Amino acid sequence: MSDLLDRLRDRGWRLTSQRRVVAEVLDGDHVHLTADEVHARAAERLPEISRATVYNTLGELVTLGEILEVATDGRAKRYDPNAHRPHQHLVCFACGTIRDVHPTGDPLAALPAAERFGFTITAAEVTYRGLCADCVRRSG
Amino acid sequence: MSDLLDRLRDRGWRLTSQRRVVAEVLDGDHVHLTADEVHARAAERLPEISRATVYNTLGELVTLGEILEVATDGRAKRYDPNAHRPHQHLVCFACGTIRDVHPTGDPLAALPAAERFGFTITAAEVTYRGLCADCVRRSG
DNA sequence: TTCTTGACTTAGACTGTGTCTATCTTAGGA
DNA sequence: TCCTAAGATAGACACAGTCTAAGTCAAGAA
Repeated sequence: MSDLLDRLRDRGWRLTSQRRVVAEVLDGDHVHLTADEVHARAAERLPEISRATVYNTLGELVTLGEILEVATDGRAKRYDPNAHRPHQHLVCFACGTIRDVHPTGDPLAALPAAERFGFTITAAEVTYRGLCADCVRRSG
Repeated sequence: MSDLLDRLRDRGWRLTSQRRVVAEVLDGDHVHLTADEVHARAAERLPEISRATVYNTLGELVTLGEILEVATDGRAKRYDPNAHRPHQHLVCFACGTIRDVHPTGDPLAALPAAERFGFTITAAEVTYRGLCADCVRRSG
């Protein structure tokens, strides 16, 4: 993840210990943490870090395109460090687990011009929903 | 919309004036109101209706499959009375306008078995995002 | 028609998530 | 090393939604 820190420094990001631990917490490609989870993990290394700083830093990383904001339910947003490879999400109804998935084709192509109502469309997000194997087993 | 009220009565729904006005507010196929907007419109006809009742009633209608809950951003959920015709949503980045759209094909078919990770998948929601014609004009 | 009862409604407290403000601290250039 | 604007902090605030305890009423029974 030092390449993330390098990229940020190259863009003139002032590197503080708080920003460093937030970036480190988001290291790895298969986590989808809430802001509070990021805060809790960051606080293990830097106990005095504040919630506001975590929110600010996450917001900046989203603006810079280094992480994605994912709102799969009405609850807390989740932050996805896998921003450089296009993907969609698969969410378990029961336990809320999120997996990155890679459908074939471009979902945008499925929307005919007549269904675009003059919009300039730039993104198509797909959320697949179901029960994960563990929750199927558990529920019978 | 009296067919909605009929369907609800058939399912043993106790019909109160509060539930009636909430159902009436949701009449029509192209509204996507927040709970607070539903409450405001319901209160025009029944000023003493409480927020809790609106939330309860919306939740019941969702459970019964009569309306859909739509969470297109991290903000308030919206309620979509167009639950009986499958469709997806097109959302304007700038003004938040939501339109129902009908893409071709089944988005579920685009997800290969190898990308399903043992999930029993039952739904695929697609959110198209872009700028509506009005906001394109305004911004540039 | 009136009575009865449990389902429904209410006000308002409470929770979780996120934002804002005023003040203090500090990274990094001079 | 010093300066200063960018960043961090605590805590108040805002919004969306849930919960609780007490009061009300729709609809079946008599």
